[in-house]
Amino acid sequence: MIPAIRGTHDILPGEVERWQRVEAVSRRLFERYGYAEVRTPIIEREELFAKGTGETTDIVQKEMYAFTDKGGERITLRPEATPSLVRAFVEHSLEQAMASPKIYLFGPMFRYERPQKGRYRQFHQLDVEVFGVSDPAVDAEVVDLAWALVGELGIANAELVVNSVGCPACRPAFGEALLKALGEDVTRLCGDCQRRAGVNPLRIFDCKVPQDQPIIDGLPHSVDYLCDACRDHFAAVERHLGMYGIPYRVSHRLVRGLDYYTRTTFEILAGNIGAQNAILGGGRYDGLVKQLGGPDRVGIGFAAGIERLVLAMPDGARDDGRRPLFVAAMGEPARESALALLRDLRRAGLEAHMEYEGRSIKSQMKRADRLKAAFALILGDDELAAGVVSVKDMTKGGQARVSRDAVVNHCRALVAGGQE
RNA sequence: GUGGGUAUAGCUCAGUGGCAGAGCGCCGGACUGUGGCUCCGGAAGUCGCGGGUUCGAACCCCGUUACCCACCCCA
Repeated sequence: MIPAIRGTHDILPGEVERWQRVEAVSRRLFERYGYAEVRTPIIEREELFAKGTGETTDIVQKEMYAFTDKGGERITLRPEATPSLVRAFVEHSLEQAMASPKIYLFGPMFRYERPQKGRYRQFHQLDVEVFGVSDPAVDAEVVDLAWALVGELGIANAELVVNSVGCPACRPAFGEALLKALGEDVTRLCGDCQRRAGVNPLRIFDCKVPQDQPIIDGLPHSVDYLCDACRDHFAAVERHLGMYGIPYRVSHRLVRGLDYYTRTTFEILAGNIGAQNAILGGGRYDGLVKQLGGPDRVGIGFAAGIERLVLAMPDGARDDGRRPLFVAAMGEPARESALALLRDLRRAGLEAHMEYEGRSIKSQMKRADRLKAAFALILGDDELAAGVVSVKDMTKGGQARVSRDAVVNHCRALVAGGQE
């Protein structure tokens, strides 16, 4: 056997229905909020993420599936969606081509990480982005959309966390304030935190080591170091969220791992899905479009992990509700006739199955039962001679003979009746 | 990259040195043209892989791989 690649998974019948539900619910919702779908390639230039996601991030430093192709280009499988969507926005001048540049994407992402619950090497995200609107009302609208998505999927125990990480004007001062407040205490933090202090001090807030918490609790908060413009913006976002009645918590410890975030950041956490409990995360990235060579346009969006949404969704009924028809045949002449009937049923828009190998009528009926067939259409020598089909109601047990010419319409009526 | 756990039939698992097992599922029969319930029978295994100890290893030892969980990171 040749097994699947580590950290990748087949999504099989029984589970795929949950994925289809996520897709259907989110597409419907995104379109209600005015978004249009965009599909971008899975491979991109490595440079796009080095510049976009950020050279200092773990994603770029050690998690990308990057390689040199036969033409000598540095290529990578995309580790996240936002830089690709920014690239598409710039490359196709979407701000002029679209009446309103609000786009969404659904697809696989790749990161070379150690797999665990809710974390895979090929995983799937749905991602939305809005370009060119700096008004805080849009921040709140995007958060509202995220919250609505989680709600429509029936995910209970979800928690919305919001923060502001400032902008290039005020964030450096906050970083310095952090390091100054830490002072000598840096040496008493865990090894990871000491490393973070050098690379990205804000990430110290992510630490879960119990011994570090007293020190971290004493550190300054980013919201207290915002410039006037960022402070006003965040206050307006909070006002809108309050107006929408969305329950949220402001956490100064919400610092996201991607370099491009500015001002508003948010996450939705789910309970009971393991340690990887962030099912959705996003924020504003006002400098990214320009950073990637486009016009100076702001942006905001979020990404949700489909695997994690599916984990967090309540267990639906396992029954998919399909009640097909089953054609059973006895003898070679009847089999020929049954094949034609099978095709006619399908042409008429009905789901129909048949046992292709010449098994006993008993095992054919067994198969019909397993398929949860609503009706079995039985064809034997008797039926053939009389020009009829025996139609057995698998639920009630009754059986009636219907003429071959009328049986397709008869079945269509039966199935339509059963769906009421 | 680090740590812990696990690996036996399609699935879930029992078996701790002496014949490879159960439940569910699958196939067939009881019922020769009728499913579900019941009963009977059957098929199905590289006991993850490699080495070692032993008269004898699914079981003990060493190594290795994969999976799961956690750290890290993040959706």
